[in-house]
Amino acid sequence: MHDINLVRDNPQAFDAALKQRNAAPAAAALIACDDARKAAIAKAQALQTTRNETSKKIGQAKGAGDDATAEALMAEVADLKSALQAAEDDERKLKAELEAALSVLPNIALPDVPEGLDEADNLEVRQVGAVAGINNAAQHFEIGEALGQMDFEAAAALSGSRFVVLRHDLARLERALGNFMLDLHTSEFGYTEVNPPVLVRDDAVYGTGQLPKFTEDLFRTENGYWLTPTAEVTLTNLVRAQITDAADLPLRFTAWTPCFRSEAGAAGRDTRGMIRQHQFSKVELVSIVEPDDGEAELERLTACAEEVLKRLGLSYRVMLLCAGDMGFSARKTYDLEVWLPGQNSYREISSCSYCGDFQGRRMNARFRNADAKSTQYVHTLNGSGLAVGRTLVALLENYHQEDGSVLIPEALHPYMGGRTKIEVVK
RNA sequence: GGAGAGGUGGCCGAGUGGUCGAAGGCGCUCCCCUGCUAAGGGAGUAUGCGUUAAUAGCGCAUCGAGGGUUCGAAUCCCUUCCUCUCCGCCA
Repeated sequence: MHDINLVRDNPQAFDAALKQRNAAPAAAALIACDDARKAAIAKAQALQTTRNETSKKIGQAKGAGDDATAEALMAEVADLKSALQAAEDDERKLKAELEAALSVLPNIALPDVPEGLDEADNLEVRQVGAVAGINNAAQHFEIGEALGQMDFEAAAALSGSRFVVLRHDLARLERALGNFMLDLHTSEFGYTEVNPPVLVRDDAVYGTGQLPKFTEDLFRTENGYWLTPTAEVTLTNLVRAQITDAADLPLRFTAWTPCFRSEAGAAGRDTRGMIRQHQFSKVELVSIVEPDDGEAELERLTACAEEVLKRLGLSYRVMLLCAGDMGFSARKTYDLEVWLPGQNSYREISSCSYCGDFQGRRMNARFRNADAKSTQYVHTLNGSGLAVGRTLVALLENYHQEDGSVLIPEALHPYMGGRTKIEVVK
């Protein structure tokens, strides 16, 4: 959510920033709506002043037992009522209109974010690890099915397409990955482990920006809960509608949760395998910081996610997303793309974003500085650390052996009961 | 799921239609007194919005949230969220 005052301060710059995000100009309409709103406020307040003064006098007259004066005053304000009602309705309506208009506008990019339309314009920041050219490399689902531990048919029978059943060591590998990532982030990077709900109300999903614009991407229960598409929703909303003490910042949360996405716009894409599922698990990182610390925190958070890849010995590159390719709430985003030999390409495995006060304003999440009297909106960041399902995919494709087995990277050995490889199950 | 109670300022806690943004206490800040790691006295101590050069002044709103009744609501009505108690059910 944008601050309407910033729009008023510099409408041209605002529209230019929107254009970068592939959004139409909106400043003029927003300002017109805000002008009307302010006029309605002024009108309503003037009427309220009159009403309050008169009511006070009525109270005094009644207290003094002067009923005649009280009656006269009451007659005086009688017709004020409908005018006030109308002015208040007007104000409410215009406020709702303004909020509705603001709530569907994407966040604007930081100055160092490259311009561009889509992923073709993203900028490679760095590449880590060697990219092995493997001839006829197998895809993860071929490997998993050959291992006898990845079952898409069973999942389809239970739930339909875009689900998977893992068994044996692959099931355990998923659990190992979640535990390994949580342990890393909590013990080495200072994140607080959280176990949040995966069913939430409108407010929470609105706070992080998935609502009201992206309902079609979400699953909803019959009684109105939303299934969280990412723990970003719950972890970020932990500070909603609160004033946090500046001394408590930064707050850093991590959680390993299932994530649910309808993938409405992805028909036909990644239909095979575990790359794109309706349900997948992910370890999420969220930071709540003061404004001045936001950009540095993005580097830190990204580094935390990268460390997972490094410890697993996976090759990857870091992409700085162009303005047109970023998510709705982001001001700047790094995508981590892991090398997948089976696909002979890099695939996104983490997305780390700095959102500025965009979510803070939507959530009404503020902090108070010890020396400053007023409050400010907190700045928020989130990133995957990492998407567990896709990490499992990467391990299969990168550690696949000629005999069909899959080596387990050393960092995971303790989590796999000392096992060093996954072999075919008969 | 059934029955009941309740949500007031940083905290505790008064207040059931009229000078209530809200008594009192605690905490905190500043000042005075005291000269010793105490006590006492005084003042102050919410947030948002509008107006504005202004975090000056003035105004409006806010007693969980949103509506409503009324000239006037923390106080009455409706809706909703949350907390607690008892019963039922249950991992």
